[in-house]
Amino acid sequence: MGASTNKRRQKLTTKRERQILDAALSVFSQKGFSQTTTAEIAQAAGVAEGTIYNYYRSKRDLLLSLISSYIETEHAIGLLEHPSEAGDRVLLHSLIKDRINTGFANVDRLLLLMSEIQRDPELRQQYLDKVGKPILERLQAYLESGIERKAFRPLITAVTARALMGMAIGLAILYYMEGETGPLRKIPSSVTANEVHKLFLEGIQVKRRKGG
Amino acid sequence: MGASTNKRRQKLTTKRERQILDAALSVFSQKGFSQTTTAEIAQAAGVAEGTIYNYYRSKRDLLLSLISSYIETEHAIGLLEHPSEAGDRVLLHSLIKDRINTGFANVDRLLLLMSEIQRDPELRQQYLDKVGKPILERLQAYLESGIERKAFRPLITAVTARALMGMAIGLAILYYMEGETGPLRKIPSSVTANEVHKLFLEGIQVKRRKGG
Amino acid sequence: MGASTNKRRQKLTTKRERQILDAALSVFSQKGFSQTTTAEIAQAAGVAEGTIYNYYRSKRDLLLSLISSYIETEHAIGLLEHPSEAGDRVLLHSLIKDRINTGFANVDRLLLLMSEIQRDPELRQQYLDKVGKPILERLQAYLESGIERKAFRPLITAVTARALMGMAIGLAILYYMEGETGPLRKIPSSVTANEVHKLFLEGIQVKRRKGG
Amino acid sequence: MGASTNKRRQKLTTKRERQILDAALSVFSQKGFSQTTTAEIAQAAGVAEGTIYNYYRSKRDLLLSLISSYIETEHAIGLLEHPSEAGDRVLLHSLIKDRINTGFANVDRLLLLMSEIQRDPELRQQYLDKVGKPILERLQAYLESGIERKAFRPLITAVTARALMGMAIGLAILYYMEGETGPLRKIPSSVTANEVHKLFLEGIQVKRRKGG
DNA sequence: TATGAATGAGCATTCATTCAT
DNA sequence: AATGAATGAATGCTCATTCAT
Repeated sequence: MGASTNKRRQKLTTKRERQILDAALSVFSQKGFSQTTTAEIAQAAGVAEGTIYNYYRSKRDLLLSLISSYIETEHAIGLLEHPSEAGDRVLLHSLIKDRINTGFANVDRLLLLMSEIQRDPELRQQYLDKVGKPILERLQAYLESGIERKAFRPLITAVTARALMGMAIGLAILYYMEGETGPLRKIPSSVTANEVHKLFLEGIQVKRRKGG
Repeated sequence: MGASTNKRRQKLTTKRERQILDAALSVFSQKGFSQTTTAEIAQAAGVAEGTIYNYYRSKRDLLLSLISSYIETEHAIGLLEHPSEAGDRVLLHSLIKDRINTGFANVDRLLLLMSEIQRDPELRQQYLDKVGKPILERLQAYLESGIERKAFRPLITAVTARALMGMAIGLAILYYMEGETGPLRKIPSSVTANEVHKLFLEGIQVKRRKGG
Repeated sequence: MGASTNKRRQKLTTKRERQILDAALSVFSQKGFSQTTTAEIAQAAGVAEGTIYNYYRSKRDLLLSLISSYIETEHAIGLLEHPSEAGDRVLLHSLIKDRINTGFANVDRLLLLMSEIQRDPELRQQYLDKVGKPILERLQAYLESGIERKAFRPLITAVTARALMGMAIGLAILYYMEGETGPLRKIPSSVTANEVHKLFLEGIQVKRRKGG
Repeated sequence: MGASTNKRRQKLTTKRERQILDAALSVFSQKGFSQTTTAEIAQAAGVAEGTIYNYYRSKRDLLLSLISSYIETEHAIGLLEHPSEAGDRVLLHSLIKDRINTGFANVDRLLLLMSEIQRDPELRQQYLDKVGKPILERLQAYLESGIERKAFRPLITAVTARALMGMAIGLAILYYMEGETGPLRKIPSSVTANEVHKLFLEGIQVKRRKGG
């Protein structure tokens, strides 16, 4: 058995793995973790039920793999790590756009995560360490530097950073909750991002000249 | 059997009902709906398993009662219905404070709701009709009147209203996720509400005089 | 407390007993023994569930009382005990009429009995001793005397007696099975009895004179 | 996985199916449907409880399969469909023999059917359509043609047909009720069939020449 | 490696019976 | 005597996991 055979096998194995993972995501998202049966996953993946267990130790293991692979934050973190590249407005705009798009596109996984987080503290910690903290810390740092530069007014960065991230999370949830006919589906997400960006920068109030 | 006996019985059953509901909330919040067994609920309530079924038709019925009782929106809606009573700043401040306090206090139920919403479209619709729509519609109307009065700058009210509500939801989720040591637990919620209020009104940006 | 009070009480108690027994018969007949709940019996009887247990030790006890009280064979046995009173034709006709009428009117109880007989050998024996044997033995004796008198042709009385009784039982079952629109409901039961009587006496074949 | 593997599997599953069905019949017959637990069926079949559900959707499904398989009427119907093949005496004799043998051999299933028929109208209709009606209609038609041919005397065929079928049912029930020591067990069933046949054709009465 | 039949622990729900009032 | 809330054992059915082929 030559090296090429091994490689092909490896490839095949990897393919199967993805096949099962994708199927699992699909059904978990639709029905939730506990409501999904391994039989359903197998059918969606087009494999036998037993085959799943050649790749994943348990149904739960499948979920953990899924959630790990979901954690897609590189873009957001990249933006925050290199704030100098662009002006504040551009940076913030990119960040908001990224979070809103990611949120809308992955709301199924977000809800799935939230369901499971309650019954699994380990999962919560894992998610917090890998996603929550990195983004929040960087965002806070960015806000602080903005305050120092007098670009932003003095504010409690811990709250503001969470308000922004929370807004993205909450918008995604409303996006999901209001269903196919909700306003957030009709309005292009770029428009939503623009609006949120402006809101975050300027607030809703009409500005009055101090001297007015 | 006198009337007093009836009354005593009535009282007793009402007490039992609460006892079971409270126990259910407690265990559902800790372990999630599907992971909770009726045996656990019974034990937590200090009654026999069968007793639960004298008060609630099914485990799911228990969940629905729970979520219905969570839906505490009267204050928020009351505020929005009578906007004239106070200036915009006061009104908005009260609303934000109410939503943040409610969210923080009931984040367990919020997460529970979200878990079950995925596998139960009926539940989603119910929540939307009873909570989501009433508040969002009133909030949009309020924003629109503010724009007409030139108090608020022109904005897409559908997005802004959802951004504000989403912020409350997302903040509650972060409040939960970051656990006992998270910043949102250390900062008094009134301070958080103030900060969010200011953010929402004025944004983060330092205002520059147009003529400056 | 005088004797009259006791009597009234006794009467009341007896009345309650019947009330419950009748209700039990009604629901057992409709749904079968195991499918009937004590709650249903209580409701049908217009008493509380607990009250049943003041009169009957258990649900099963209720069934036994019921079946005992069902056993109504006096008329049939009386007929067979005094065969001399009437000619053979009249006697047989009365017997068949009685069995068919009783069977049609009590088919619910008959089926109930059969259901429970399977799982309760004691019940089977009881029914056999109280109903089956007395009638069959007398019927056989009657047939034998008829054979001796040359009124009936020689026949295996054990089989013939069972064929006749079986016919009554089987007709009642078909009466039930074919429901409201079955032919046995449309034809008056006296006509059915006449027909069966004639069949039993003469058979279906056209008689040919031996000398023909 | 070769074709031979599939075949072997197929064979195995068919065997299992029968295994479970036989076990179910055995315990249902002994204890009645509702009194039988799936655990008991599993134990009697020598499989795990869950295995039952790989072959039958529910306990009730098991019952229906059982009763369907009981419905063995092809022979009886075949006889009635081709009445010309033999003389009336031979045909009737075969029919009676078939019904009596089938009844005696399957009395367990017959009683089971009757128990469940009360609480399951669908079952009643199913049995009526598949067994009751086909046989009764054909039997009536046969009797009518016999009357036309002057082979049988004029009679109400609806009643006579039911009397004959009822006799078979009732005899089976008495066969069961009287237990191991009853006369119907001692007399060979062919003798019983002969006797019933003769009874049905000629009645019990001694024929007297009209001119006598 | 893939399969899918077999497994059996686990669970929601029912219901006969008890007993305090 | 009557009540009906409380009880908890009993049961049909599900489903993650195993393992022989």
